[in-house]
Amino acid sequence: MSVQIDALDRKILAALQEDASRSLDEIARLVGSSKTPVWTRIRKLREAGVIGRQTVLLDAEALGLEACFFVLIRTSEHEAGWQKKFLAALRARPEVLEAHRLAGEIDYILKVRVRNARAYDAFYQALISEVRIYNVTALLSMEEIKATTLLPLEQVPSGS
Amino acid sequence: MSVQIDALDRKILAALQEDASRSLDEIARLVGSSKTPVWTRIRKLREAGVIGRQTVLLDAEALGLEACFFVLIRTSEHEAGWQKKFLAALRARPEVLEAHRLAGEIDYILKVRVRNARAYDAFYQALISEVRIYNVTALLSMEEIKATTLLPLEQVPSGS
DNA sequence: CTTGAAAGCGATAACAC
DNA sequence: GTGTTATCGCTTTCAAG
Repeated sequence: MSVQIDALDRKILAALQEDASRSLDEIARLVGSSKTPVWTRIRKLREAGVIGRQTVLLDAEALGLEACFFVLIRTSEHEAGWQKKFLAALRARPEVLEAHRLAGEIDYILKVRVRNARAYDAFYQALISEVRIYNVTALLSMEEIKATTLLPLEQVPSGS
Repeated sequence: MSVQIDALDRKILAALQEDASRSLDEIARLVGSSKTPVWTRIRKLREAGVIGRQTVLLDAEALGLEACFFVLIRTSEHEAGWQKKFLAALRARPEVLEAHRLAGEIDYILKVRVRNARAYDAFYQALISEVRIYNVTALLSMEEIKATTLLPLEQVPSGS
């Protein structure tokens, strides 16, 4: 089960995910509280794992990682050994930014960031040489309309 | 292309995206330099937009946002007016974490985070009542195998 | 590039409400 | 539990060697 999150926690989380460089004082002011209680709550949320990694979002395009693919994968193999190997391969490859196991006829979806189409092909060839895959469809992104890490906290149920 | 990124910049970016709460001193030590040059470079990278938002990653499951859908969208409409309205609708909805316009027969892909299947349906109904959509396939994630915001900086070209 | 220094902040404790 | 105040040492930021 989750953790008890009340309205104040939610405000703190919202302030933090919007800008994690804010000082304790600023967050306290924003949420209408003061330093100590805010600090205690942040510590608890961190310990509970609700607050995870603190990071900086980089501009992939500016860094020359100009191609983004969504990869739909079907497999005929469903034994534990194959799956374990497949997951390990995905986790080991840094160009795989997301990987999900799906319900339905498509088994997996990946999001892959690379320099260009050639780099994607190199990734693809390497992957299929490591594990057997039945069917792959690559969807090339033409335009990133939206990309956010901000969770919709308004929709989070309040802990009793 | 945008900015000159050298090996030192890349190390700094790697250190920062891995843990943005690190102090300047620590980063300087990690990358084998000292405070001021590191600080100057970070400032420039920020101004150039290479370094963007500083944030904290929250655990969606722990917050009760337990369902994640990838939504494949086909449309028959391609005029500017329709597209503008569609993009505005996506940007306005906080449960849409990602949206891409694609090449190929599928026109758009969305990543949507909600509490449960019912909340997804509410989102879906609201969306199709706002803009006309030809065909929608929702892929439900059963397991998040990997989800990272860390870009593969090893693969970033130097200079240029 | 390095030193250094002023201002600010994080992390906690003591105490009152 | 929350708010106030005060503390110490570290950090950011920037000027000048």
